[in-house]
Amino acid sequence: MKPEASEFIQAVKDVVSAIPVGKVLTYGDVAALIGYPSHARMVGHTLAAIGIDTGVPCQRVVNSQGRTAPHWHGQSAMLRKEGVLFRKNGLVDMARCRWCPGADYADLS
DNA sequence: AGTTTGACTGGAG
DNA sequence: CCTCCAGCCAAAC
Repeated sequence: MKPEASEFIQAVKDVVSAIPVGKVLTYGDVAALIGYPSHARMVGHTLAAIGIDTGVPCQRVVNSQGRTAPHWHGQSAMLRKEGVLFRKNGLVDMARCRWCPGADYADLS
């Protein structure tokens, strides 16, 4: 097992697990946050390898269009249940639900 | 080691 | 909203 691979997986899990309920992130965002801005595809592949069974809310990760994963059943239903807003076309409302790390405590005022 | 595929992205048609 | 294309990079074949 490559140590670097597990580090990448761990980083993905760490970031995704930190996403609050009702918020989402794009594959590109996750990739950039962990230091690999051009590895968006690997993030998706890694999430598939991790699986939702590991306790990681991978359903909160969608593509840049706000589109849910093409090979997933009930992801959009899950997100909606968690409070994520959806547009009429079935896409996630990125303008409202895109999570910005560090900016979530802006309501502290 | 070369080719194909994909839970990506962004733009063009 | 749809498909197609070019760029991107890792995994699978």
